[in-house]
Amino acid sequence: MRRLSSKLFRSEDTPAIARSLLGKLLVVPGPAGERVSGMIVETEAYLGVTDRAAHSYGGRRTARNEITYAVGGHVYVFFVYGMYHQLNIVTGPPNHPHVVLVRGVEPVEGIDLMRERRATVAYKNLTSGPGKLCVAFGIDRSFNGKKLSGKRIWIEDYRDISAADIAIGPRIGIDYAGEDAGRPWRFWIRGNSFVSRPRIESRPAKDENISL
DNA sequence: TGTCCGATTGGT
DNA sequence: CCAATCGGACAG
Repeated sequence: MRRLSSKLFRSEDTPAIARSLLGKLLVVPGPAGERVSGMIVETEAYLGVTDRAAHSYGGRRTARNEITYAVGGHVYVFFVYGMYHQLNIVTGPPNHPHVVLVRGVEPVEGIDLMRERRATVAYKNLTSGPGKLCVAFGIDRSFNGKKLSGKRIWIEDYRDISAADIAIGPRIGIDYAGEDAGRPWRFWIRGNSFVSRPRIESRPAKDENISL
């Protein structure tokens, strides 16, 4: 298994990075050093200071989102709703606070441990959402600021996903973002059951300026 | 220090 | 549809 080149995360084209992460393998070793992994099936791009849905909108820079201003390849983990963590990958050059949110993963290795961590939920619910997958992988705020080139968390090549199998649509849970709420910056593998909300139909990317 | 609210989830 | 649950952002 080969880790992704850290170069990939330094691109300024965050939607393209979000799309390219589909089919890649997220690896977070368990307590005994064993492999715990899953194939990324759903991502969202957050485009920094101009994106009303982003934590860095308008140049906001706080203790919480400080790491998003670092060079691409770092991990940004934040806590919401009093109980859930969210896993993000920082992208772009320094002072370019774009990120990719990992919203869905298909379990590959360490499934027994994921089951323990997620208690009694059905297999299909193990990792089909940004909060769920953080529980299954044991991701909390101690991961904030870690590098994907380190030992606690990384991403490997795994499967190639053809363009025909990729769906694109507006992001989830950001209705407060005004015009930016409708931007097609959510990407998922069509038909995969670990996508958090498969019901939302995809639409052509042609109406928006994203490279695919 | 006080208030408001969230890039969600699971149960009604 | 709605409660859970608490840290972060920001106003005062």
